[in-house]
Amino acid sequence: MQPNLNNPSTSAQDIGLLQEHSLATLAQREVGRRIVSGEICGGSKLNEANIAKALGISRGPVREAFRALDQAGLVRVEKNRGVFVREVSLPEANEIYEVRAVLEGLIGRLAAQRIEAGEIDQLRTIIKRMRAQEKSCNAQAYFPLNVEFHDLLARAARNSALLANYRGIVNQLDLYRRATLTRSTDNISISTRDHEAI
Amino acid sequence: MQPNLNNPSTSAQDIGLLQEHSLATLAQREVGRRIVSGEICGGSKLNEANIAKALGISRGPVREAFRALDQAGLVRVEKNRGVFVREVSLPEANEIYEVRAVLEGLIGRLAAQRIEAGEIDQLRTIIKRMRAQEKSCNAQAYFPLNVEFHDLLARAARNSALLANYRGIVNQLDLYRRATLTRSTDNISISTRDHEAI
DNA sequence: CTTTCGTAGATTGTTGACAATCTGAAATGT
DNA sequence: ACATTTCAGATTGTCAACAATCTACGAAAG
Repeated sequence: MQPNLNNPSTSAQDIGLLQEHSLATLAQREVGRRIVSGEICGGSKLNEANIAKALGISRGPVREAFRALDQAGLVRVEKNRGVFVREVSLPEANEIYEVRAVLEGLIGRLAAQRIEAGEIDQLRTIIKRMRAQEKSCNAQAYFPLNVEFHDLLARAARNSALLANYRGIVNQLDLYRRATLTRSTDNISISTRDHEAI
Repeated sequence: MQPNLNNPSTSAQDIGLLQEHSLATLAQREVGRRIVSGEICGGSKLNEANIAKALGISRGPVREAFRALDQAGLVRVEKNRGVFVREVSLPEANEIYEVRAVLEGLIGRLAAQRIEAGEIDQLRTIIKRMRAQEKSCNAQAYFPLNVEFHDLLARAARNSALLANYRGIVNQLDLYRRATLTRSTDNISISTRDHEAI
């Protein structure tokens, strides 16, 4: 596949990315992003050839990406049938919620001990912006802030295994949220409580 | 690669496995098993061609298996360098222990509510065998029993997301244990305490 | 009209070949 | 003797072709 030599926006930085990451990694990121962001909705069949053509690569790296996404719980691979964006039912979502709860408990406990001053400032900044959106009842803008808040807290726990597991769990939960479109805004008080705890 | 047509033990059931699982899945299981069991020690370089030849398949499925094992945290893939069995340092092991602790806490809580009578019998059987090995100071045989005990408990929690995360964490911890060869036997009391809690 | 069967097209599974990159040792120069 | 360069072999990354399997649609039988 010939790269577009006339488009400067797809040359320099893309070459840098390719030197560092394989096509499989790039495909995994891109497809994973589309799934978590909701661009591709749950249950959709992911066609190898279509995705490969869309990304301008061959099927090999796409298949490798699928294996990683399957292990991450974002898709399910059925032999000789294809790969499908995972659907998270309400019972499954509740199971995942239980796991997230204990992970966030550990995050809160560790972050309270290990968080640094600069990170607390960042949290305060996010809280401030959340309060602003809260007043204008802008749930659309509130949600990413909430995610960023919790991810920052998870990083502050200084435990990479915990962070990796937490992010995986959160991604799977997004899968459920995107399906039901019930972005409940009633967890605002919880976020603020987390903030108090520090 | 020609299959061995004269060996009945490698025909019927293997065909059944292939009809259900792809070569990539089989490769993932086999390599994963060898890593967790300690057959391949931490830091080892995994050569695609060698493994493919050893399993009698081509490099494609092996590469797919590597991607899944990387996502599972059992190997790390370095572009243009190769894949290496992940090494878990003591600080990393402590991080993972922290995560396992809260997961086991949740497992204990849920299992206490949801465990069925038959499973309790199975637990008692394992406990009995553990006590026997404990008396003869046979740590070699005690350890698998301990793993089986906890896995059974994890299944009894009736939470597949929790079970999957727990198993992943345990596999990564085995990576550390195999490296240090410090199979501490002082957690016997802990196991029995878990048993009391039900 | 319904069901079953069969075939053509589409899709996935696997492989071998080729390109790109790395590694390590020999060769060269200081 | 030591550092640098060169280069051949080994290894990984990517691709396109082939084989195996599935899917859907239409024909034939009941």
